[in-house]
Amino acid sequence: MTDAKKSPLLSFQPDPTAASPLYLQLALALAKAIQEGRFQANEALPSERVLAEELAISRVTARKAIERLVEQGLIVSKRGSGNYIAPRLEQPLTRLSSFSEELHQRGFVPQSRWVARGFRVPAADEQIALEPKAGERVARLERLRLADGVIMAYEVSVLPESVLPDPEAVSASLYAHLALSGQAPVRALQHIRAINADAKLAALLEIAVGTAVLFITRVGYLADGRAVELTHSYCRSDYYDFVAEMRRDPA
Amino acid sequence: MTDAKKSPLLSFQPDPTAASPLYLQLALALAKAIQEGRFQANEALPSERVLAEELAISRVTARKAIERLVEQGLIVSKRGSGNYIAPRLEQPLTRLSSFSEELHQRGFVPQSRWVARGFRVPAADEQIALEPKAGERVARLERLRLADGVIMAYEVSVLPESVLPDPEAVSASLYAHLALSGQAPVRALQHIRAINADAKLAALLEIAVGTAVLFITRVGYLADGRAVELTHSYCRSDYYDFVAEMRRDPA
DNA sequence: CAGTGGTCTAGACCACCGC
DNA sequence: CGGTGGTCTAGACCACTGA
Repeated sequence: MTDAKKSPLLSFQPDPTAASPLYLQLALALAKAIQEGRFQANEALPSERVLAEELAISRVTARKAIERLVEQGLIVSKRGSGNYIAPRLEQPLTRLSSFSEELHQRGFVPQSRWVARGFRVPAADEQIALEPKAGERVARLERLRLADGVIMAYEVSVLPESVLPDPEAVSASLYAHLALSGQAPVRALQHIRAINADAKLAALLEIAVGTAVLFITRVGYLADGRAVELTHSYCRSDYYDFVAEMRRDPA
Repeated sequence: MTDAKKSPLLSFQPDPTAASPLYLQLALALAKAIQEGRFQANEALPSERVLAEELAISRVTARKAIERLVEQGLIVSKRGSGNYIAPRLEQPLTRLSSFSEELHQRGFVPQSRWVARGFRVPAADEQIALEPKAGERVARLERLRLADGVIMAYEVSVLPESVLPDPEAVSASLYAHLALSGQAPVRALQHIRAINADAKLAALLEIAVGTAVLFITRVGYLADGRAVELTHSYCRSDYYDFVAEMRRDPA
């Protein structure tokens, strides 16, 4: 052999037979290595050409993996210089994730307390958002959301009957349930406002009447653009803290 | 000539000498055509191979333009079938944009009323967020934000002196001013909470004490990961409505 | 000036869709 | 079965960075 394999950092072996594309395999392997702290912050990655040669893949493919991580903010590209591990910043919780997933990731124990669920005729705003078929009913889920036993939010979710034919089957996570039938939203638009809790809401959240509460309206969309979910959340702001990451459109 | 140029929809001519890359030129041209409604919703675009041949560019380049628009939600790709114009949904105002830009896009006239500006020694949270050089002061901007003459928010922005050496030079838009020196944030993390207005805030915003107000803390980052801006916004929620778009991480 | 990332090309194979 | 998007390759040129 000409020289020892000196791949110092990546135990990654491309597997062309695997189900997932090469660039995803590589992106995942790199992300894992970064998350595990196997690179120093601000350290330069092996150059794209080196990476490609060591892994016996084309540079285009290596680049595509890196591009992905740049988008995710794990890597910063510096033209003419190199690709660098991005300095750590707060975990971007931006990605669309459900209440349960989110809290779980932060180490809390999520819990739901059902207030009501069933079907009903869609209200005006639900008609507009969800565009159900004529005469179709909507499933309605009302829940209190707890973290480590503390009430954090009151949520009302509304979905077309065709999307959620059996509301009683939903356990902890609505998104997990929807994923079973391949109907979990991949994108959501959220409108966020602040409101004063009225008597009913205050009682549900166990706070004083008039307390400022985050009021979030979310419409969830499938990849093909259909709206599948309209959710109103009322969040106790003393515990809950909505985090959004935004990027500037380079155009 | 073999057959008439039947490029039916795109008046786009690739210009290899232009400053911007081909795929961006194409993405922009396509986006414009879509925005102008020159394609029907759910209509299929010309196939990638056709597009490439008609425009005399490689398929990879055409793909890259389309990929961009898919990310932006303008196009939906269906494997084995075609690329389709995405059904319209609300304009994603998600992209990082300044207060002035945002309102301007929505047709309002933005306006600022200065409350105070100058330098001072950074407070503890400002130290943590901005990591200024030892002993460096920070510029502090306090403004009331108006839209069509109505007070919408009270904002306090803090930036390292090295980033904003002359606070008095900022006119309407802080981001526009920062862009002049190439220091406008490309990414920001925002924490959003709801609070009850205290006496001072109520007076500034001209609302009743105790009214629920959106309290947004934003840290703006440059491409290289340095934090350049810490802004606290207090927004009247009866007028202001924060919109966030989220995507599910496919991984 | 050597090395880097950014762009672009021509050509290939695959899995999938719809006729 | 032909056409489509999804992936991958090898090779090329450019503008930029940094010593």
